[in-house]
Amino acid sequence: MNTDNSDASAAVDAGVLGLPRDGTAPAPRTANIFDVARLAGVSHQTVSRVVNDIPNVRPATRARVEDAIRQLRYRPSTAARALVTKRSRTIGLITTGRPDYGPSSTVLGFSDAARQARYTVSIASMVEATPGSMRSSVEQLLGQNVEAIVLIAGHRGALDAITAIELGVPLVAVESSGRAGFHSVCVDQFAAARAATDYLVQLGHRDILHVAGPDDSMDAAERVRGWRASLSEHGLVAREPLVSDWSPRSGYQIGQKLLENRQATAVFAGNDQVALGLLHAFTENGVRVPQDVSVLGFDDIPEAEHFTPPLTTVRQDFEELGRDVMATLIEILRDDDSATNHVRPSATLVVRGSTAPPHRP
Amino acid sequence: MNTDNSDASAAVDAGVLGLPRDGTAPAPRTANIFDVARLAGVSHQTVSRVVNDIPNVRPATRARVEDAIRQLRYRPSTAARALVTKRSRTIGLITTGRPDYGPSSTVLGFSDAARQARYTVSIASMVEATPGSMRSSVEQLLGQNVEAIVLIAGHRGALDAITAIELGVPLVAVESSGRAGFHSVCVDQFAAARAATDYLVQLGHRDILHVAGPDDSMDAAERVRGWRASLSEHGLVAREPLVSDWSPRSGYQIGQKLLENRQATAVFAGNDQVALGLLHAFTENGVRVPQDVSVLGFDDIPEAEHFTPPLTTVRQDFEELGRDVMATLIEILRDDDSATNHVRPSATLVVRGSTAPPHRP
DNA sequence: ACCACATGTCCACTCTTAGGA
DNA sequence: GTCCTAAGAGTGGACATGTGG
Repeated sequence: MNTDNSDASAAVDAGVLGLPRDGTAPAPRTANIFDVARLAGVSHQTVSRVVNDIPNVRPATRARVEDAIRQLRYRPSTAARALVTKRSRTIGLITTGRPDYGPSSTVLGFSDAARQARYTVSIASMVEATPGSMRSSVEQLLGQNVEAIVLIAGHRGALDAITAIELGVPLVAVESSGRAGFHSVCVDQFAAARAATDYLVQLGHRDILHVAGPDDSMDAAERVRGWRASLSEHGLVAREPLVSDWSPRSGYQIGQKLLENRQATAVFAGNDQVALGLLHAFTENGVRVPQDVSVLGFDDIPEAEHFTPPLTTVRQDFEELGRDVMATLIEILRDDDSATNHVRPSATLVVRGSTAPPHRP
Repeated sequence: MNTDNSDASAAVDAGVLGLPRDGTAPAPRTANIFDVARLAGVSHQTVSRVVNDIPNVRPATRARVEDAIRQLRYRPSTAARALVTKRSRTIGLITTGRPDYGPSSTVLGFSDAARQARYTVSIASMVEATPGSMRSSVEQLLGQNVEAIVLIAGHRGALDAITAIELGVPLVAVESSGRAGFHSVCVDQFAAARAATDYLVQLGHRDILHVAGPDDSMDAAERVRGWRASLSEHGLVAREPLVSDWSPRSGYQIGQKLLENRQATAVFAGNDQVALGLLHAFTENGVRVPQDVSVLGFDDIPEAEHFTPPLTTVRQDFEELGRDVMATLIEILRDDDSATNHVRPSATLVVRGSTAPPHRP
């Protein structure tokens, strides 16, 4: 043990470091790099080397330093480090809207991946994405010296608001509009919607309605495109899609309207919640699913499997999407490429009991 | 305008501040407090006063400084400020488990309130709360000098893991165990479960089953207590509760088991997802809800209103809970009281179609 | 003594330079 | 060349302590 040694130099350095020489107890502060250096009997530079895994430190010295670190419970100050290196190892995450299953899962996947990459995630959530709230959130994040900003936002308003702001750091948006000027990651909504519609056509349906998401949703627009593409490929006509707000309630209301004028044999709902509302309206009024009408959803929320009847839907792997955002970000931070669009093909159709061949009267 | 004045002093000070005197363009760095001071023709101290809203600054001077701030797009460095003040204005948020509606909404309410209070939120999410992952998350947050840690975790394991760690900062847990030693905020699960059960008894039910959440869930335990309390108050016997994992799937499986041995006239499910699984199992097998059996849920997720039949359930205001966490935190950070338990009474029964008086055969 | 400012020290770290063993 | 010490500049602020009116 070299405790004597360290203690001796500690006594010598006390004055040098500005600690009181008299008998008053020093204020209980957390250890800094100099304290560790003193205890280990090395210079603060060597401690820095050990902490930052820089070579040219003898194993024995390294061990002594690590020991001192443990004894003093030393933890490098991220503030000081960020101040001098200009890198915070922090990423700003902005979410808008209410916490639906999809975005929440994406956040989970992302923040987990960020933690594994030793990045810190700073969140700024808002229900309404006004230009004002977006700007204040961005300001707050930039004030933290975030190295990048991730936006998880389904609607165009949020994207417009943030692209109007000069960020100075890379932006990665989880969105499917295909707009240029920033990095984006998404699941291929178009292909998934087309495949889902193809499936209904294959079952024999010829009149397939679509209940879309809100007008400002980019995913909704892509799903409409996919639905139209499938229909026109098969020579079928697309009736004007009905517009929901993604909620079960609006699905229910639209379902009630559909009952007045029944022609379609299948309804492709923009998401599972809307599908649930449709099921409610239909079963409540004696319209049997799938015998009288097929219903198809989108997302595969955990509840979908237990709807009455269990819902045929399109599954997206949201957590993987979140992890993919982090992977993209690591690449970007390594060498800032020009904007890239990562379109992931990871949606799959899950067939359950809400779809069947149309009943021929 | 005093632009000339400022420009003049800027030219003079350039060398003093270490900027290159020759023709080379200075590296494009973000403005600091000295740049602002130079442009405004004041000392950095005055800028600091303006930024921090400290009095003793003439309105004219203040205006000049604010102008310079705008021109240079100056934003105080949180890192530097944190370094000297030892306060980061950052709160660490730990979530465990998958993103259910409840916790996600609580996070939303919390982070929104934090933003309004000008606090930054740093998240660390994990699916599995092992002692190891909890420790690494805590370490990461403490490394950021968070001023407090908020834990949103339903199960005891997460609470055990974090209480085993010496944090050095206040901990606020969203949990209902009533354990001491830290601050906690929760909705009164016991009272809500008792009231829900009371309602079933009032409808005339005498044999009321309970499908509980997992054993390590503290909310689940409280709900079981409330259910038992109501039954014993009314002189009814409580059969051993069945245990779910909160998922629709386990609700479905338990529902199938219940079909084998039908005695109860009502089932109080631990949450809405489990209730959905029960509904699925029952309707699939021709057991009508609520004619043959009543089903009651907990949480009031947005989907519950559109289940078949619409679910009677207990609504919790999760967002308000999150805001309450932040309010508690502000108090704690002002003057660190001893541990407090805030039990909020904000759950309400929402009666829909899944409950009815028992059918007398 | 008060106002309106300026000056200088310190925070905890990284990185650089110079040099010794 | 390797492993380290010693000393100091620089990072962007806050705070205590000036100073002149």
